[in-house]
Amino acid sequence: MDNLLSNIKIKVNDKVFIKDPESSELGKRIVQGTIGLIDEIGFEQFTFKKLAKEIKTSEASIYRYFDSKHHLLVYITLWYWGWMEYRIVFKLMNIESAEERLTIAVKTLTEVIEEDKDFNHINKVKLHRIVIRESSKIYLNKSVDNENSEGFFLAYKRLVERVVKIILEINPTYKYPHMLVSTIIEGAHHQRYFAKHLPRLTDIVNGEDAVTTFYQKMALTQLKD
Amino acid sequence: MDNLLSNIKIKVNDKVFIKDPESSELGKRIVQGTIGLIDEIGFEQFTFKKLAKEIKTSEASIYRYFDSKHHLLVYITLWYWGWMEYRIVFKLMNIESAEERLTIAVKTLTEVIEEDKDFNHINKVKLHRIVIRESSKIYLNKSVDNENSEGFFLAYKRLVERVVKIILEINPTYKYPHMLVSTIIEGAHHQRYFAKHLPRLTDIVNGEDAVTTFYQKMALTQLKD
DNA sequence: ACATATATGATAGTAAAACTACTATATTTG
DNA sequence: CAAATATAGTAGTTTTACTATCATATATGT
Repeated sequence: MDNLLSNIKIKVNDKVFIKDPESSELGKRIVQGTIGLIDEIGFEQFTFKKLAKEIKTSEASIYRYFDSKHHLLVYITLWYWGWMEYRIVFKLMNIESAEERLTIAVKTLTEVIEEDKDFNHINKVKLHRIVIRESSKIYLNKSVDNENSEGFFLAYKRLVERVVKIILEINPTYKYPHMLVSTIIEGAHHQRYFAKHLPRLTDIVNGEDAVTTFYQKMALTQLKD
Repeated sequence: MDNLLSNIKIKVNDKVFIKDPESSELGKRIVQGTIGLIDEIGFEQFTFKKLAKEIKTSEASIYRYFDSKHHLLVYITLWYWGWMEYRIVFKLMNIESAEERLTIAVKTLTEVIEEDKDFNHINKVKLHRIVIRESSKIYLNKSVDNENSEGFFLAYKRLVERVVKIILEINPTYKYPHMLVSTIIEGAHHQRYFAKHLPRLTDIVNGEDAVTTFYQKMALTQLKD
C-alpha cells in the first residue's frame, strides 16, 4: 500500500463530532493525542483535561470538536473500521478465487497491525491496541439504540457485509454468515487481549500466529455446513 | 435443578469485596438492588448514590461492602461464572459420551437463561442481561493485570478449563481448545446483544435458537482439525 | 485596508460522581 | 450491665464532565 493512500481521507459519520477533527491542525492533534493517551492510561482514566494538557490546548477547545470522551472513542473506532474496509478492498483487488478472498479478508481482520506511513497523524499500532481494549464499549451501553439510529455503526455493518458476501459466494445457502464474521472480528480482538493479559483463556502456539490461523480455519470450515 | 441448590453458596474471591455481601441482610439487598439497577440504567449511569436510594440505605454503607462500582460489577460477574460452572457440573453428571457432554456444556454456556427459584435474591434473567452487556468491562481496562494477580479471574479460567477438558477428551491433539471455548462464551454474549440492538451483525433464524445451534456446531467441527 | 466571521485560548463556574471522615445507634459479649 | 464491636447515617472533599463568558488571534471578502 505504501503511499498510495496519502491523499485519501477515511470518512467518519459526521454526527459523531461537532467539528471535523480532520479539518484543522488542532483537530488532528486531538485525534493523535487521544490515541496516545488512551493507549497509555486507558479509556476510564482518560479525561479531556489530561488530553488538553498533553496537547497543550484547553479543555474548552476540545469540547468544540467532541461532545464527550465517549464520542471521541466512537470517532476513532469508526475511523478504524473505515480504514479496515479500505485495506480489505485493496487487498482483494484482482483476486478471483472466493476462498482465497475469504482467507485474505480474515487475515486482514485478525492479524497484528504493523506501523506504516499512511495517515500520518494516526499511529495504527496504538489504534489497534485501543480498538482491542476499548472499542466494544462504544456499543455495550444504554445509548446504543439511539446511536444506532443515528447511523453510528454503519461502518461496522458495511465491513461485516463485505465479508458476508464472500462467504455467500462460496456457499449461498449458509445460514449464519453475519454471525460467523462478527464472531471472527470480535473474537480476534479478545484473543489478542487474552494472549497479553489472561493467557490461560487462549492458546499461544510457537512459530505461528495462532489467532489468524484459528479464525481462518474457522471461516473455511464453518461455511461448509 | 429445582430446589436442590437452596443451601449451596456460590463462592466469590474474597478480595473483590470488603465485607461479604452474603453475610448480611443489607449485603443481599446491595447485590439484588445492583442487579436490578444496572439492568435498568446500565453500568455507566449506575452510581452508589442511586443504589442507596433504591435499596433505602446510605452511600457509606455500600462502601463498607465494596470499594467501587467496578468491584461490585466484578462481584456479580464472578458470581455468574461460579454459578455457570455449577450448572455445567450438574448437567454433565452421569453423561458418558464426551460429544454429548460438549454439546450440553455449549448449550448451557450459550442458551437463554430462564428464571428459577434458586439463590432467591438473585434474578438470573437480569443477571444474564448484565453479564452480556457489562461483564467484559471487568477485564477490558488498565487494572486487569493487578486484578488478575489477585486471582479475580480464576472462576472464569476454571469454567473455560472444564470445557477444554471435554474437548481434549474428544481430540487430545487439538491445538486451540482455550481459544475455541472463550470464543464461544464471549461470542454467544455478543450475538445475543447484536440480535437485540444491532441485528445486521448477526443472523436471526425462525424456529431455532441460532446462537446455540451455531456455537454447538462450531465446537463439534472445529475440534476435528 | 478594514470589517467581519471564525478559531482558539484562558478563566471561572456548576452539578454530579467518587470517595472519606466522623458521629450515632444497635447488638454482642465479658 | 458496662464495654466493645458492628452497623448505619450525615456531612464533608476532590475529581470529572460539562457550560458559559470573554479575550485574542487568524482568515476571508469586498
